Amino acid sequence: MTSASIIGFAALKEEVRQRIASREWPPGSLIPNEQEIALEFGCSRSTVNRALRELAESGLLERKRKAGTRVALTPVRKATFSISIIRQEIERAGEKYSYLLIDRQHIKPPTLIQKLWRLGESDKILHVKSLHLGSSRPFALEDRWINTIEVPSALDADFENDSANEWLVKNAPFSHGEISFSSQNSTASDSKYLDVTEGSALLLLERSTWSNKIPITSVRLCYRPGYRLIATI
Amino acid sequence: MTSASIIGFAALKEEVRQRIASREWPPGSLIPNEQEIALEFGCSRSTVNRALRELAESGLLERKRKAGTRVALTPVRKATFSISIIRQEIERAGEKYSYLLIDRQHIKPPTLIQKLWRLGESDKILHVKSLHLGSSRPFALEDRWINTIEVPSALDADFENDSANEWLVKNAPFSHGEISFSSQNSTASDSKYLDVTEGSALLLLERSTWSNKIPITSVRLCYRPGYRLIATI
DNA sequence: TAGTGGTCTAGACCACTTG
DNA sequence: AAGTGGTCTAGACCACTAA
Repeated sequence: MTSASIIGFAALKEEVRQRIASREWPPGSLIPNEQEIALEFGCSRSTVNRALRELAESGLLERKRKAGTRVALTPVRKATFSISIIRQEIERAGEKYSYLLIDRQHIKPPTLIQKLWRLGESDKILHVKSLHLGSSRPFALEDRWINTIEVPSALDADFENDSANEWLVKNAPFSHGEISFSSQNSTASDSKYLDVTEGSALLLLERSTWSNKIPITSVRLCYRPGYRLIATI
Repeated sequence: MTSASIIGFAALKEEVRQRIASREWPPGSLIPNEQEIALEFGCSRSTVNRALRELAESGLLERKRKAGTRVALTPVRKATFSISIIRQEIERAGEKYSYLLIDRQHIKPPTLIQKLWRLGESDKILHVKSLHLGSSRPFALEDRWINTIEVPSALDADFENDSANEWLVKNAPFSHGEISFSSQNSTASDSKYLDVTEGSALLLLERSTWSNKIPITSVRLCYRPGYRLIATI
């Protein structure tokens, strides 16, 4: 056993990752229990627990009480990526952010949203359409519904200068959300705003967010061709 | 102060999320320190630490020693999604998985990969092209390079029955990776295999993985139109 | 029923950062 | 210099589950 005597949970995670990568602990195998690992590395069980727990959360290990800890046989790995305000994303890329409000209406939503959000049949909510630009080039087209039944103060915002994206982040923090990625050929309307050929492949991001189970907003973002979203494993 | 007296780290996380959502702790504000929260909820500082640490990891809080813990002003939220073997993904959707090997060659890679992986100029590696199908309908087109300098045993696999995807998961576990999403119009070749109109918008997923800083494989997956990848916040 | 991980505690020391 | 979070420890009890 090669084992450092002084070790923290982070170093231990790295060591476990290496043992798995080197196949010293091959996929599907049972690894020593927390107590034994703690003994080997001269640290406490809490430290081992944190290291193994985090590796399990990322999908590399599978843990069961009594059965012990196994290297995942067919790992369902988890990848994470950051969602920031679009302005920040553009500015981080070193470009100048600008923003254009295309449309803002207080109207009845499509049936899908009406049912999903359990709105009354005559309830009107806010629909906002806008364009985000980086160095004056179209970056992403935003189409958003805001649940003004739950966030009535959004009706007071005109979204002329600050995007709905930004307003919501600051005024209606959400607790949970769901994002879906897909792709779609650019429609005539998309093409006009994004300044691309009709039919271009666009990356489509649809996001719904809730605050304590109350729906807040649902947004559809069409990114300009060439945009890449990066995630790490 | 409304506070439960018996509480675990998970309940505490939920409580903090609610206080943020309800704007009792608005964006940018300083929240009480760990000791104070522990006192309020009648638990130990360790428990508070775990709750707040995890919320900070997910981007909702910002923590600094001495400065304390703040509700993120412009939260850079983190979303996570699972990456499983394509076979599993198809089977979970209740479809029958099948697989077609299109091409397998031991050749010199493109310059980009040669440099990125620091290969010799005459090094040959493995290139595998294949199609994943769900209930006999094309699901995703896979184009993969495998670093056989580091994983020579891949040369012994013929990938006729088991996909390279699956073989690698079981034989060359990776420790880190990067994924990028983009979209692309279907080429003539893509269209042939995926059975779609040329020019259709395809979701493109490119993934590179490493095992202890050693590049293992780089894959480009083109999903059939209509495919959605879901992530949660 | 016994073994394993999951959580919690009380306390400690340290690292970092702001004033 | 002092206050805060970051980590670690030794120990405890509990929850789950395979045998």
